[in-house]
Amino acid sequence: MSDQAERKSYDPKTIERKWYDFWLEKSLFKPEVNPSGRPYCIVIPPPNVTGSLHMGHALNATLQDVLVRWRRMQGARALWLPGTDHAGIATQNVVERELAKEKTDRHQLGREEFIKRVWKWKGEYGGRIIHQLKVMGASADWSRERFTLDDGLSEAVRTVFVKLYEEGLIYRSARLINWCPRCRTALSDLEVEHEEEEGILTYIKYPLSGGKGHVLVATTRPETMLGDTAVAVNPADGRYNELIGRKLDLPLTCRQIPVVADPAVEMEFGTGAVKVTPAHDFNDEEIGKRQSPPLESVSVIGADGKMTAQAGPRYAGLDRYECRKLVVEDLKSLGLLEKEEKYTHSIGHCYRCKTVIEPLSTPQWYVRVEPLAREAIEAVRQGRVRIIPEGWSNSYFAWMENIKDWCISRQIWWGHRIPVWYCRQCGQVIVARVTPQACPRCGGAAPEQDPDVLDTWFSSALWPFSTLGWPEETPDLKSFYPTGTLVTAFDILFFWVARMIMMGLKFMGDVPFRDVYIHALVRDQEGQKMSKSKGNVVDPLTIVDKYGADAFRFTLAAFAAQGRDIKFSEERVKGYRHFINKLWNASKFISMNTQEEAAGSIDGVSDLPSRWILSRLSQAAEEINLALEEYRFNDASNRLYQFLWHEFCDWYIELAKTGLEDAGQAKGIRWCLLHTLDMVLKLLHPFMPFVTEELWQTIAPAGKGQSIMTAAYPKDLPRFPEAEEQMGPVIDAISAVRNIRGELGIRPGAKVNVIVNAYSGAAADTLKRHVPYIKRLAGADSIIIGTGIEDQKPKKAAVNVMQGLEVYVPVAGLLDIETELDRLGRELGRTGKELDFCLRKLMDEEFVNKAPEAVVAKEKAKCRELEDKKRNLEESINRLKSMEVENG
RNA sequence: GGGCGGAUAGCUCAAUUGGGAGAGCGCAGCCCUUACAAGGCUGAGGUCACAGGUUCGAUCCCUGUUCCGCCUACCA
Repeated sequence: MSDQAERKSYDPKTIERKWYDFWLEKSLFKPEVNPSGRPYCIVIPPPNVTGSLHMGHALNATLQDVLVRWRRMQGARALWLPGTDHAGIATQNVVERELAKEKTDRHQLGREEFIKRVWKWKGEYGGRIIHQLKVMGASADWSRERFTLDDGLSEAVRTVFVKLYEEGLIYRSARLINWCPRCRTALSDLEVEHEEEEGILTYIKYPLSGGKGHVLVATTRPETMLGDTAVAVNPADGRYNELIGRKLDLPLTCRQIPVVADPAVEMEFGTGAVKVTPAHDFNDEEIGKRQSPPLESVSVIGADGKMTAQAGPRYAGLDRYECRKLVVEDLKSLGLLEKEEKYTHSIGHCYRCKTVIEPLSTPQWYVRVEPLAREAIEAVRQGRVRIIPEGWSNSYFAWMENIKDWCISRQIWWGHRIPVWYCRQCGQVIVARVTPQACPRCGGAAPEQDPDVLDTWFSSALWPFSTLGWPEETPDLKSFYPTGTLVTAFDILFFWVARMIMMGLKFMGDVPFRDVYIHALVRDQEGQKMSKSKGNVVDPLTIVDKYGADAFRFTLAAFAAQGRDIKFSEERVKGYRHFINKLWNASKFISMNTQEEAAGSIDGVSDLPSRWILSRLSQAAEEINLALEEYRFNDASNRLYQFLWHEFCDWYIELAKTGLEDAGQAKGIRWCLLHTLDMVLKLLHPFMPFVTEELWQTIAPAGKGQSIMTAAYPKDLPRFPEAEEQMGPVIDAISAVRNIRGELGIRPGAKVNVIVNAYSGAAADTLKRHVPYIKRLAGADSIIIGTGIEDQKPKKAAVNVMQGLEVYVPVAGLLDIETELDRLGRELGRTGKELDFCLRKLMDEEFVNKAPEAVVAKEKAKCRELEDKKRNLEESINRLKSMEVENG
């Protein structure tokens, strides 16, 4: 029928590219394939243009694709909206590094040329991650791809900035901010990573002016002492009471500084006296402000991380760390160094380049987020946005309730330029969406634009509506906002998710998405975070290359249990590739056996196994749909695995081989094989799009549409409870014989005779009607079936007791009595133990009185069963023993 | 310092509202049975981290302890 039949096994490379191109060509990723469906939208968390696909992206993209393919198949007008983020600092860094190689820098190039250069870079390399997402099978609508610096999105940014400014929610202020001396820009609080590091606590003597004695202070940053403007003590601290108001000689300078009181000083820490450097420490800035008059601020470290002129001629121009050494040496030689202690404390680093942050005082733009946060908290409280797993809402609330103003200006060139201009003549500040040609106040020409750009996250915060066309009232915006699900990792919950909720509520009047699904972080096999520096990074594309995108995707989905990190293991991918191979071969078998038999319907199905598998399929489909509904990706994939392999392949296909020999049933069975495969492929498709398309195209009944992508996702399939019930004894009988064979080591080729004593007439009837199946699957020659036929138990027989039946296998000649006695003995031991436990429970009056009736009844039934089983086993053992004696 | 999560088979992990724990891989035995050795059949393997408490009954609920992650915080 197809070339598939000739291919021995599944080879992803030959099919993946082909089908992706096919989907693109047919425009199947567009929501318009279901024009009348209910809208469902996912906006991608835009990866950095500089980025290349890592495990986190792979997981993130897989889950989004599973959702969007599933919804699309359900008939939704599903849109997965892709795009990238201009990643201001990161991208600028990349291009600056290139320039450095060319022995030049951005300042020599000039702003305009530099920006051109970055665009050029973006054009050449920026699309890499998009390409990689395609390799993963992402069914995003690329015709709608967006970039945060697109015209439309820039328009959104300006609109938002101006509106917030006009409402007083954006303001400019000069105060301490986190400064990265390497990136030469301000950072928001979130962009600072704190890490515990071992440092040194240096104790320095500050002599009292014009008198004897000194105050001892401790610091981890001795170089900042050059900018000290006070020493603070707790007003309640008896040791220092008298000193408050006195002056100290600040060593290494010719300045005098006062001793001041501030309640924030911990008496227990260090010496209880703290040096105060308002220009370089957030706490100290606060202390300085609380004094009246406020303390002076002396900046001794510059934007480049080097000491300024104010540090004094000896230190000016030195790097802050060189200066630290020199200051310590100088203090030592002056005898003002008391001691140095090892000290572990947490230090802030730039999240982009890991350089130690320096708090510096510079004018920056801020968003006053508290009013925005209030509504965003409400939205989650009321469930208008659901965070899944729910546990993360606690973190969300904690952060939002203590939120601080957001520093949004960055001193770099690559990004959205702040829409603020300053008149060179009158100093008027102009905040506008459109570049002003003249000063509206004095008419002065060409006001100068603020040199800074906005934090990249400022534009990302608008992503769910700016990508849909806002501020234009586009049809997309109308249909797809609010979007359905946001899929992301927790590490950008604050950076991005919270801010989108705030901005969405503010500018769209509604939440940006209904559900936020927070997935795990992908770690290495030892549970370590993957990082380049640790060298434990697993490249997703290498995995795709080795095992195929389908196996990789399925692995990620199967790993994606809620609330737990993923320890990635290549072994698992291998396992799931075997799974796909199983599917491949099952399909091959079915196509070989069904030929042109596409026609037919469920009405032609009369045999029990077919009705059974259809019912099982129905149940699996329901569970899979429910799991996806609740974002339990691992449950959905495990269920698929279980059904396809252990129910469909292990049982149904094996049973069908016998069924097909019966001409009266063959047609129905062929239909059922094809139909079930068709359904399984559809159920699997969101997880493994490529191989399912390949198989569906070659095997599924013709004329059912152009692609599995747009086929209906299985749902509400018929159930046959009686078929499931009747299959029980058949499966049990086969298993019972197999168990005996396996345990006694009867060779697979050797046929056995089987006697089945069923406990009910119905079971016996069913079994009688399925003798050929049992013969084949159990490797039996002859079968005797009946009820109450214990007396037919042969002398030399192996016995197996199941729930509704018992099985005897005469093994004269085959049987080693010792082996069988051993097996029965072990079985008896297990049964006895279980029975004891059960009986003890039932003898406990309190249990019988207090436990629910159903539980007690269940326990009683179990007891009876176990008693039967035990008696049976004992009989068998006794008989074998007597035989042993006879023989012996 | 505060908060969150985890500890279950040799390994990686499940268990939807408390009634004696499952899967995959690995392991052992037997098989090239004509879709599949990337396979089939069978089997072994667990004091559900530790100690208390609630309950007729606890892997599950409560308290405490230990060990590991992570988030967060202005102790110089």
